[in-house]
Amino acid sequence: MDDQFDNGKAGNLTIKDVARALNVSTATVSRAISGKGRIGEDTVRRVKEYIREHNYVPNAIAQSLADQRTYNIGFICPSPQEVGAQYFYYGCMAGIYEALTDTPYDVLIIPDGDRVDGRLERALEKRKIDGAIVSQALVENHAESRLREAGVPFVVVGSLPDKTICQVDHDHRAACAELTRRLLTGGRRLALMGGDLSQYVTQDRLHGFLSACREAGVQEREDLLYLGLDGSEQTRAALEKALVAGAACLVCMDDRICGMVLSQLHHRGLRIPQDIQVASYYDSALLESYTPAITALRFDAQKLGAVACRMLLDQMEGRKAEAVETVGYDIALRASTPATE
Amino acid sequence: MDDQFDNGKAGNLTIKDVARALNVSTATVSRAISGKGRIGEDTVRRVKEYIREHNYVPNAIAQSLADQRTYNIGFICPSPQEVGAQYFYYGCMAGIYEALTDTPYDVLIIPDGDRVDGRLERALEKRKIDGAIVSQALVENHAESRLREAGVPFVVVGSLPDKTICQVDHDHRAACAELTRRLLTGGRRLALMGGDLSQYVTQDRLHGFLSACREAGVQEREDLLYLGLDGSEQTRAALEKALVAGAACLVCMDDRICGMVLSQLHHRGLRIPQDIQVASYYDSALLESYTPAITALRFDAQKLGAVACRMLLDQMEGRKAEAVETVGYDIALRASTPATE
DNA sequence: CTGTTAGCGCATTCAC
DNA sequence: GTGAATGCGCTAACAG
Repeated sequence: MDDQFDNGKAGNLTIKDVARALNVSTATVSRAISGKGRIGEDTVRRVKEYIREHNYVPNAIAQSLADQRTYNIGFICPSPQEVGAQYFYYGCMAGIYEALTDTPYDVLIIPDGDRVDGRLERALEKRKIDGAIVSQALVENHAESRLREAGVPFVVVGSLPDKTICQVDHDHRAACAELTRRLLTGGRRLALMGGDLSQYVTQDRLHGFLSACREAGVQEREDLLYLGLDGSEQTRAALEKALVAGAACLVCMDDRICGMVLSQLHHRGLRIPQDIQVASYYDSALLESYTPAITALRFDAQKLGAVACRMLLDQMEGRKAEAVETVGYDIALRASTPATE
Repeated sequence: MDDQFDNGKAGNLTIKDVARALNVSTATVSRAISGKGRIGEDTVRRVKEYIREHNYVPNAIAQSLADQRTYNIGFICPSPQEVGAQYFYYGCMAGIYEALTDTPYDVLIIPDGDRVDGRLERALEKRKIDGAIVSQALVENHAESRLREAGVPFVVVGSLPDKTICQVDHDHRAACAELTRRLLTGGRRLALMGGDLSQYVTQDRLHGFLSACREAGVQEREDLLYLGLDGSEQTRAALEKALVAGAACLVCMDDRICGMVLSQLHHRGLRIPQDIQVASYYDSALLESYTPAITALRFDAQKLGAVACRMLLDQMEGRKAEAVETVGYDIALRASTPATE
């Protein structure tokens, strides 16, 4: 009789069934589970035991309705069609889940880009998320303001000028400056091959590069600075000018640019590092296994995701948290830039 | 007075507010929105107009509770720490979202792997998803049985022996056979460098390879078949034996294996394609931009995701659907395997 | 310490 | 064609 509602399939039990079977009220069961409110130890034991044996699982939707939370956090990422750095975002996700272990939260993917209908807006209106992680710091990004308007806590992976917004990032500026400093030894002439200006990180990298140059007493020259390169034709043209200007080492702002540069160099029959050196401000499997391996800055997407998520959880639970966190980097000096002297 | 509940912030309106303002019942509003049940055209117009102007958005959680659906579908993917093919899964996701356009569904990420606590189980128990897409067909995979037990509709990306399970895949067997056939022209001796045996796809690829060999009257030789290679040491050893056995072309089962093979070849000072040819059963940015570019099979992850998602939607809406779908492939013949004769 | 009673916001029988 | 009542499963305020 007690078991008439226990059909063995998990999830078909309701709190009512449990209450009836135990001859207590649903409120008591609820309290036993949550631990909130005063309740007898013995009752708790009985309830918990029954629950375990009959594997009752509280219905998440009903819980959500009652306490107005979904236990979902949104992962706002660029629409995958529009991007090349899949491993970065996937790595971020890995970090998020690492931080979410033993937590009741799940992750809802929210693509945000031009080709996407207002996914974020919809998720916000329908309150499908309790918090969010924005995985890309764009100069033109409305995600942050939308989230702020909606009153949904969030943290950004990347650096924003507005330091009141919760954010995690590597110190790209310092990292790029440091790598640049090393490349500069021996008075080597550097050319910078730059990428997408719609991302803040590009500006940080540029600043890092320039500060190292200034520090070394190297003057900026227009014919050694190429920004906003888009597509292989622009890259080819920039490369040509850089060579004419006598560049001895090509510094690429990210692995995509670097890939294009490498293919152009090969096309021209230039050997690395004998004829020209190459380095990148962003590593990837491609650069690592290229022959010769390309010197690059190594960042840890997973770490970034994990830290961001922890910050978000702190924020959501009302704990105090730092607004800005920084995660370390590594410089991988490889065959494309042999040490001088 | 009518507007006393409209505070301008989206989402704070309930169906009750709308009903009161319009002097109708909540049931009427509900019907006007859903279109279900009989209702006057004029009423519908009035309600819709009010809703639009005051941007009322039905609360998703309450809807879920009432009709027992979450409007979330689960994307079950390998734990990102454990995998190298991020672009594949990210591409899948892109396809899924493509198929989800103008649909009320969102995607919940569910990592499934050794290091992951039972995310899938939890999501199932708590009924956080209405359906699922399993993005990896493993030999040892319990996701399918869990989903089946839970009665949650799902489709698998990949090929499973059990053809009653809804699945989408490329015809890896035919693709590998076709590429192999081409490589075999001129009586070239092939060695197969194989990967992870825990995935069904590896077996399909093997069958494709073998059938092409048989067709060409080439006998299988143990010293030309290397399966389950794990790590660079095993790869090195296999490569050595293959060279001794006189292999003229190394056929790699996926891009990861291929990457290791390439690096070993470089290490040995062997030139491609002059000294030895190389091809891969799975393409990647790495192989495409390698110098020389590596011949490989091209598959379309996004397409796969989109088709899988459409199949899932059909299933969830009770529409009839094929149990097994196949998506086309391309053969990219590149510099690593110049045409013979 | 525990039971009763209301909601949470919406969908859906039923009557009218 | 529309309204009132009821339920989805759970939590929380209020009694006892």
